[in-house]
Amino acid sequence: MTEKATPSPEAIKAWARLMRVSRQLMESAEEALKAAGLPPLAWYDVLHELAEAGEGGLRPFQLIERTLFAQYNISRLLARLEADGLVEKLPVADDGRGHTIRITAKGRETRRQMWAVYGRSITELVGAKLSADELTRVSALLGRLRHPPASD
Amino acid sequence: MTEKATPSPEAIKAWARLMRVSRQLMESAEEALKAAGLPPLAWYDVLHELAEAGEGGLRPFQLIERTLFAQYNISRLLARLEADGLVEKLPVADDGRGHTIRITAKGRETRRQMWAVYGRSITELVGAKLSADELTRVSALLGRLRHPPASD
DNA sequence: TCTATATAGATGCAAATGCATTAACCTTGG
DNA sequence: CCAAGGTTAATGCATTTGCATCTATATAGA
Repeated sequence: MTEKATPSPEAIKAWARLMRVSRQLMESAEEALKAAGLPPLAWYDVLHELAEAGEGGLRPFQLIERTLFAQYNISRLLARLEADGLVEKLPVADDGRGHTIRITAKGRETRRQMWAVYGRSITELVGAKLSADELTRVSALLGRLRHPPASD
Repeated sequence: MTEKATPSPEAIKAWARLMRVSRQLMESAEEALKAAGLPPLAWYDVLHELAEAGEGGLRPFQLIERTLFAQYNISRLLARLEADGLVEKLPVADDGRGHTIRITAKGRETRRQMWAVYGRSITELVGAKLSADELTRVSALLGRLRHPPASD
C-alpha cells in the first residue's frame, strides 16, 4: 500500500478558500489604508498591541508572541515606528539587554486614524456580508484550525 | 450623528481569526516545503494552474487572473521558473507581444513532489481538524466573503 | 568566581516585492 | 495607411523581507 494521502476534496476546497479569501480581504484593507495615506496594516497590529498594553508598554519579545511577526521583522518595524515618533524605547531596569516599547500620543492618534479606515474595511468586507450568527460560526470553526485550538 | 461605524464585535473577531489563522497555516505549509528542500508555495500555485491548462499552456495575463499575483510578480516568478527549467516560454502566433507559458516534464515532477508535502500539510492542518461537513460549511461561509461571492 | 550556555535584540547581505515607467505590439478611427 | 490609444510584459530603483550572524546581557553549573 502506497503513502498517497491526498487530502479530501472538502479539505482542499476549504484550504483554497481560506487562502484566497484572506489574501483578497487583506489586500483590500491594505489598499484602503494606502488610499487614505496611512501606514500599512502591520503598523496597526503593533500599535494596537501597544495601546492595549498601556503605559507599561511591552518588550519586543512580547510583541513577537502577540503578533506573528519574526524577530528581525519586529526589530525593524519598531525602528521605523520610532523614527516616525509613534513609539519610544525605554531602557528596562532589571534587564540591560532590551527595552520597553511604549506608544506615544502621536502613535495613539495614528492608530485612531488607521482604525477609522480599517474598521470601515472590516465592516464592508466581513460585517456586511454575513449575519452576526454566521460570523460567530466562522470564528468558531476557524478557531479550531488555530494552533493551539481556540474553544470559543 | 457622528460617523462612528466601528464594526460589530462578531465582525472584528471573525476578521482577526481569519487573518491569524490563514497566516499561521500558510506559514506552516511554507515551512514544510522548505524543510523538504522544495520551492515556496507561490511556485506551486503557478505550476498547478499550468498543469491544469495542459499542453496549450497559459498566457501570463491568464495566470494573473487565476492567481492573485501582481503583474510584475508573475513576470519575475516566471523568469525564475524558466531559469529552473520548470516552464518554457513559447512565442504566440497571433500576438507578438506575449508568449505562452507551458509546464515542462521537470515542472510536472516538481509539482508532484511539492504536492506530496503540501497535500500532507493540508490534511494535517485542516482535514484532520474539522469534519467533512464542517469543512463544507467553512467553505460556504468563506465563499460569501469572496469578491465576487461564490454560491457553492 | 569563572566558564558555558541561553536569551534579547540588531544588522550585513542576498533575495523578493512594490511602484512607476518603459518597450513592444495590437487595434481602431480617421 | 497612419496616428492615438490600449494591452502585454519587462525592468530600474527603492523598500522590505529572510537568513544567518553578531553583540550584549543574563543565567546556570562547576
